[in-house]
Amino acid sequence: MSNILRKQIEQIVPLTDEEYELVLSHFSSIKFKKHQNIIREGEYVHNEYFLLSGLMKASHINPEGKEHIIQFAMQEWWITDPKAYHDKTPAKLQVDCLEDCDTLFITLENREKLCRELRKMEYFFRKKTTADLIELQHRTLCLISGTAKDRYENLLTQYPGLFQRVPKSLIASYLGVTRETLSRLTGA
Amino acid sequence: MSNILRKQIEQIVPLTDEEYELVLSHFSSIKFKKHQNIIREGEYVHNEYFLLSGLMKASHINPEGKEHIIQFAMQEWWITDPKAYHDKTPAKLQVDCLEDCDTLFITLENREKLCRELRKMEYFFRKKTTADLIELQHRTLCLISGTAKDRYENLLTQYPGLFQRVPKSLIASYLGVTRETLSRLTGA
DNA sequence: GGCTATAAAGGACATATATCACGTATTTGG
DNA sequence: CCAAATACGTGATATATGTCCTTTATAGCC
Repeated sequence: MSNILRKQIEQIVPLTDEEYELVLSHFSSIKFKKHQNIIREGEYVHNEYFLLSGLMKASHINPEGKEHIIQFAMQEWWITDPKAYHDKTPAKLQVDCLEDCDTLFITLENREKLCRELRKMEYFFRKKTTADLIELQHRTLCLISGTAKDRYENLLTQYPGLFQRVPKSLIASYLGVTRETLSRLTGA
Repeated sequence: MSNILRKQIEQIVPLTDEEYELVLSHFSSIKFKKHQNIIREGEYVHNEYFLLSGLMKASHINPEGKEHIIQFAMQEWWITDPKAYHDKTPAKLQVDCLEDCDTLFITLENREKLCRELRKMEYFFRKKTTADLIELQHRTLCLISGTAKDRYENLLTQYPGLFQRVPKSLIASYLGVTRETLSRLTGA
């Protein structure tokens, strides 16, 4: 059952069964294994993924080889390299599975086609992107204004489940601090 | 002439004269003076502003009274407290003029009405928001991965004009460092 | 079941950045 | 044009965080 997607869309706009069928016909489904790489730096990005289950991360590896996590995605979340996907440029991010994942994915072409064919979906994507922007702006504010501890507590309240599922080193990478610093924050 | 707005829209979608008239009819215009406050923390936010000229900042004042700048806006840019505007919640940010400003503004109601009446504008706002999200994600990456100097140089290349127009203390606030630290970065 | 890779904690030290203080230039507003 | 406010740089510290290293625990794999 991929009703998770329908549920998310209907939080923004109601759909008839026929409309939802049309939506679904623009997606394909694919499963991935833990540790599997989905998007590789330098390659073109054809799909955006909607997670039915599992956990992924999107990250950037800097020239010194250090990984910085831009985003986690769990059930109901979307993930891709947005710049590469929307602008058709080579990926600067990579996306990997932290657990076995069950996903739906949509190409940019199908996404645009769906928006043209079903206005409700253009509305949905507009609203969803706006909500994403607002949330990312909040994270930006935490990054420029808060101490590492603030950011940790912010993440803790926003995604409490995450801490049981991913190693602390990845949490640290998301917060923009080292593993050791995070370890001292949580202990003290 | 407020053709700046038309030019921005037409970078994404072409408009007929009649369509542009319809767009403009949903906006009003207003001028502000330097130092004038546009959005105050705690109050409701009715408008999003499009700058025809001038310079504004959107910032957050934390409990200790320190200001952190989320966004600058110059000609062709849009500015508001997005969360407060879209969710109709009290503002957590404030917006102020750093120079005399000439603006067009649109209420949320008119924005939604315009999207319903003119599909091209729903398309425009969807694309614009996506582009904003991509850019903010890039800034986020700089914040978690880069040193203060990296962020400074990034801002310098992205908005070279800014440095002649705003005091260094505000640049520092945008970068998430103190005035003194920025001063040492640029000197050394 | 045992081996290996990964995860986590913490000590010792290095570095980046913040804080506080001061002097001087520059801008602003009447 | 003058007085006051603001902007800018810089020194002396304090603090937060990074880096490197060792130890122990845990999880995954053949």
